[in-house]
Amino acid sequence: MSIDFENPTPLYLQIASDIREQIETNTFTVGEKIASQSELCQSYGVSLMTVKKALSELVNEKYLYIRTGKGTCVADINKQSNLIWRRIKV
Amino acid sequence: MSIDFENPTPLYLQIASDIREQIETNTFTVGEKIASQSELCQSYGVSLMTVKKALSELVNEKYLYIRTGKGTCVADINKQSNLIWRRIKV
Amino acid sequence: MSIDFENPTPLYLQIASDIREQIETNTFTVGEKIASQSELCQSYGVSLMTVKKALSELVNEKYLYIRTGKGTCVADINKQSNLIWRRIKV
Amino acid sequence: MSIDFENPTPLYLQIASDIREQIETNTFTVGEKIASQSELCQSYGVSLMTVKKALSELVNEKYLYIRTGKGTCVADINKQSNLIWRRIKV
DNA sequence: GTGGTCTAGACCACC
DNA sequence: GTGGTCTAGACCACG
Repeated sequence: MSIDFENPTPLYLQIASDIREQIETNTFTVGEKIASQSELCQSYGVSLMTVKKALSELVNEKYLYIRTGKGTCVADINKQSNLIWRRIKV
Repeated sequence: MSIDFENPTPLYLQIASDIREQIETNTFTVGEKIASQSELCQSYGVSLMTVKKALSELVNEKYLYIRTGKGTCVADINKQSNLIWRRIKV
Repeated sequence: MSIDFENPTPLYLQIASDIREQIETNTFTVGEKIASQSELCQSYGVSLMTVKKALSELVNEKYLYIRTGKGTCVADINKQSNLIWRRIKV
Repeated sequence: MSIDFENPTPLYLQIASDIREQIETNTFTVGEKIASQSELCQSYGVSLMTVKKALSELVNEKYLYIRTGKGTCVADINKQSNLIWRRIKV
């Protein structure tokens, strides 16, 4: 749960990695709602747009899904064609 | 080359559609450099972030490719696996 | 800057009247930005929806115009120009 | 607020000296935001790279600190706290 | 001078 | 109260 402001890697990618790692190490259960975007702003100390860009990455990678007005939840990676997605994308 | 500010469709999607249409109707040639992001801001009357979001859509759809520091160019749609991309994405 | 919760008149109309009166008595100058919607919620002690309905009234009456992402401004009642950029939806 | 193009001293050092002097003579208050990089380009009549090198000097000397997306501010020389959020790269 | 990242807000749509 | 769109800037990295 930490990012390095002196690291030249964009903050949004650091945040995405941080959350991705938490998901992969099963810190969350599938379907669990993670912190809201404004809470993430505060805990990481960045602006809302930066958080949104980070979450957008993880939604593209199928780690998360967002339901407008309700929150952001952890997806079931095993049930997704995540590998195909990444092969095409990368 | 026009968007409707009263249309509830997000501006960035209207702009993406507008540029996509210009590409599909062969207004541009493959590899041609389109207007810079700041020029697009002015011609559409929106902010930079909105233009970036619109271009990002078209890059994902393989209509455009961006070379940092150089500009944004029209991709060759026929040489891409564009249909596969869209089937998975949609 | 006051509304009466015991008055049977809907709160949103009371708020609209209150703001309209401030405009007509020239408390604001033309083009001046008024308080944000969330600030109005707090100062009137009502919900966001109520504030939006009140502002919607004044936009329809051409007392105010809203620019997405920028704020809500006082219109020039005498010059009914086309300053409404986006239809408000309550 | 003046540099001498005929002086053999590099322009970026002249500009750094000029700004440093303004800070030391308390033309600015601690925490005050100075002119943006593009404004400095115009007022000194030099390129962006030159301004960045000048600011980089002053950041290293702890006269200034830069906050990405916000601006460049005057540091408190007496309190060498850890306010540099991102390493500057020229 | 391009595109890339980031800020600190605003208003909008939905639950 | 959530997430979604948008603004008007800032500085950063690259060519």
